[in-house]
Amino acid sequence: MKQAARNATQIGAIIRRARRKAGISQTELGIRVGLRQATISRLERGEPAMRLQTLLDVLSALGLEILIDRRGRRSARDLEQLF
Amino acid sequence: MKQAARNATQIGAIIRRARRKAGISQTELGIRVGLRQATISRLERGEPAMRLQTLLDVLSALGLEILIDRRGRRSARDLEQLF
DNA sequence: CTATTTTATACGGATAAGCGTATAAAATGA
DNA sequence: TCATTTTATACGCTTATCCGTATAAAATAG
Repeated sequence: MKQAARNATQIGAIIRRARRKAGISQTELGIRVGLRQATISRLERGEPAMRLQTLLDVLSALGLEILIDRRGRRSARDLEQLF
Repeated sequence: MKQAARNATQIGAIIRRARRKAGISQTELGIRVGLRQATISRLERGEPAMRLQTLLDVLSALGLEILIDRRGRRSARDLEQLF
């Protein structure tokens, strides 16, 4: 399911969900990516003061990728997912 | 059309296309977002050493947003777009 | 309730992102 | 071709991201 994110808070929430789904702790994810647990925490809490590379590394470790699309487009299928 | 990006280079290329489509220069985009032309240049060239906030600001100014999805998923509709 | 794990936060230090300013290089146009 | 616009790059400076280390707070498990 594609999840939209216009700010760091939303990005952080998506990452947290994905990590929990993977059943690993911030510390474990940090080890895999080469970042401190504190940095993972900051990312998930939605700090916009974050390096793009850090975000990309974490997404990669979680098997996620970024899609860029025009704002506010929501496909019929995505709408279904809301219910 | 949703465009996938797993690294800063791909993100930069997407932004460049969107900006050109909007018919504005790096300088003009920079003014709208509150960033220098040099910073826009670095972003479009794919510097991963970039603040997440910078990326989000630029995407917003171009009317774009981020979607996060599992890697390598390509919907039937997206596949059609390739041809 | 208590022990353990997980997450949030702190401090000082190193590196670097973005700034203003400036210019070189490249692309566009007349 | 020549002028103009656009894009890439440079230097010094300020700020802040991430580091290691450490601990407090919160959540989970037993």
